[in-house]
Amino acid sequence: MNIFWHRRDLRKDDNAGLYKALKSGDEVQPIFIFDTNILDELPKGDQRVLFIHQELERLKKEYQKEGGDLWVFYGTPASVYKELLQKHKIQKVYTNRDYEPYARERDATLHQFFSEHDVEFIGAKDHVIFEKDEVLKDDGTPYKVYTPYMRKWKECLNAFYASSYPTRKYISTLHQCEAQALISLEEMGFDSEQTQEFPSREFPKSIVKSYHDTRDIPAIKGTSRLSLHLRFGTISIRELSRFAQQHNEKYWNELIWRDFYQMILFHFPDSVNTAFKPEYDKVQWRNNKEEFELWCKGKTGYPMVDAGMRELNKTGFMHNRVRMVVASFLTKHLLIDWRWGEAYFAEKLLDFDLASNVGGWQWAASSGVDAQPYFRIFNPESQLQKFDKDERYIRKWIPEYGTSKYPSPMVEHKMARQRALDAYKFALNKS
DNA sequence: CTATACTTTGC
DNA sequence: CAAAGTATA
Repeated sequence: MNIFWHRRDLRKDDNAGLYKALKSGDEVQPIFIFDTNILDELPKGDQRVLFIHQELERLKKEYQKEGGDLWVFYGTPASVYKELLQKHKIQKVYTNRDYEPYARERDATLHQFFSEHDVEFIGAKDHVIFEKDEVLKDDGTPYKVYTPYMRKWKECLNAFYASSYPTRKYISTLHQCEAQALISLEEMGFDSEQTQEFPSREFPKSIVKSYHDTRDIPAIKGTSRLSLHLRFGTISIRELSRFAQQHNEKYWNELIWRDFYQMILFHFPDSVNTAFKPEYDKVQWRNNKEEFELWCKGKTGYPMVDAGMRELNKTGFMHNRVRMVVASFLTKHLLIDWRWGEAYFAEKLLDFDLASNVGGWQWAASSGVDAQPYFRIFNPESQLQKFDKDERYIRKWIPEYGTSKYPSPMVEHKMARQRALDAYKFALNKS
């Protein structure tokens, strides 16, 4: 028997690794592991665990319809596989590659363990269109600037890379077995109460078609809201890329940013902890805890910032335009280390994806690949004027806006701007 | 080497 | 309209 291991690819259709496993001809048993190494760090009400649980319920039903089942385990991958190998005769373990540092370390350790037990560990590319070294500069090194990467990406694309894997065709290889009960959230110490809404997995055609016009207005539904599904693989990037290519170039380009940041994380895993441009780690962050608290709670006195943070705290989502505004405010106006903001987003965002989160934060802090220049400091007032002129977005999230209960700005823009410029110039040795 | 192009803007 | 600058070809 062979295993297919679902991780961040919680779907059966158009799943590269699953296709590879089923096609090989030997019986395939799909599994998922609730990894305690990850779960132990999460708060008990974490809605992402709830989301995964819901999706596993659905996935189990889909496999059961085919006469099989998804086996779901709870523990460390090492201990789960140790037991699995004792109970069953397993020749191969298939999975889809994950480019995050923790995942790579975990997989490397397992690879070692498997080879000691004569088990083959076989990876597939599923999470992105192009991975690792598939889109490189002519000199063979990875791109660090988006636009030329994007052009090359499009040049490299052909029908094969964009087409779906027909898993249905080989579904008869699925291991037939009795259905097992799914471990409950309570058994794992998590709440089963849903407090946040999960966006639909349907591709919103009309939104994507007008994406270039509406994507920057946080008050309207101008973005696809598919990030959560891309994160957990409940939709296929190949299917979405074809859809995007057909309907909206700007939207398609955003998907290519996603590939870009995944590729950067793969080549530069240290960028999770250190500035991509090392000299930016010399910036003397003020790191004032009280100010950080105000930012977290959405009480900075800058409505665009506060509305964003409150939307995040309440819903686990923030509009991308506003993500840039709050990130710029934290790093530049408050001179608080981008890692603090990155960690807060990691905790709160339903769609949190390490590669994009680190990429976005380093972009805002000007320390990243293809980042905004350090002297570009978003003016939260002009951002409001430009993108929420009628105050629909800020009034939605700040009920006390306009009353005496709403705080006045915690820092004065002009002073904070100059302070940031000085700090960055000093760090970068500019006069 | 040098021309060229450059997500998300500020003032 | 700049460019406090830089990666790319």
